[in-house]
Amino acid sequence: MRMSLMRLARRLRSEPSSHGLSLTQVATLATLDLHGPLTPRELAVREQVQPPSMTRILAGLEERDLVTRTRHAGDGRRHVIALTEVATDLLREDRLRHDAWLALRLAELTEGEADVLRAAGSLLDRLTAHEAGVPGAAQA
Amino acid sequence: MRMSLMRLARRLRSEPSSHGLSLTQVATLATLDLHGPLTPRELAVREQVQPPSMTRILAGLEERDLVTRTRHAGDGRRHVIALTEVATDLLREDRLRHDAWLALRLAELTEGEADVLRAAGSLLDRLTAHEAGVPGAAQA
DNA sequence: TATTGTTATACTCTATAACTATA
DNA sequence: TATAGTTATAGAGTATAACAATA
Repeated sequence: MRMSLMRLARRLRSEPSSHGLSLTQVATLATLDLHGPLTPRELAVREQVQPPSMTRILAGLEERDLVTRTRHAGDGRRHVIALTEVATDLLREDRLRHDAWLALRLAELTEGEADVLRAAGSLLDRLTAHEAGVPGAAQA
Repeated sequence: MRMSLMRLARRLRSEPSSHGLSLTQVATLATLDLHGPLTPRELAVREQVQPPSMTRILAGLEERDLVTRTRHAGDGRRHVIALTEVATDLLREDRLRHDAWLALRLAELTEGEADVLRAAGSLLDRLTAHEAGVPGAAQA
């Protein structure tokens, strides 16, 4: 099934995203939405990218005023990344739009099959989170 | 769940592949294994990439003697791509190796959860195949 | 000396546009 | 004129290595 996954991943990546953000950028926003403010390193671990990649991802988000960056209180090396109101609005809108796309696809499935996919979502997260050493990762 | 998919896709892409082939290359080999000889265009449609991308994918496979290229009998414009014996050996070996990796992960799941994933595999294929207009695509 | 984060650089994969050849 | 395939080129996303600042 990994071939299926790659094909689906390509499809999702090329899905028209009205806001012009990459999927990893949206995923990063979603993670912040779920867990609250985090440091770049924590985000890199959770999104399973290297720190320099997260730097670039955050630069793009900051440029669009989707995240704010503040100094960590007790440790001057760390930055704390938080969502702006614009970002939470975008996430809500994005979810609605995507739900519409998914709904179209899921309409072709039976009830039971849809349940299978929903269940698979959380399982996939448990599998990937396991190796990254993130205990409480949840599904988006 | 699309965030989970992207993370898993990144993970799979970066999985150590002893043979040095990209996942799309392996997927192309698997498709040839499943459907028999096909033309570059047919492969591009099934793998959901553009023809020039398939050209490059095939170039890499040809270089490693994993596929052969012959002229189509009735139409001189077309090429017919077929697997070599080396490729079928590699596929078998790859499957074993990957099964081992998957087995480790699946060991963390219950029986029912594993069934969910297996079922999801074929569903994902039906979803992606639908949009690409490939009627009889199967899971790998 | 170790850690957080960034900058500089390069690589992989894929795409679009333009070209060649066969039909 | 239309189609199969290729070549040329560009862009997105990520990685590694080297560096700056703070602990």
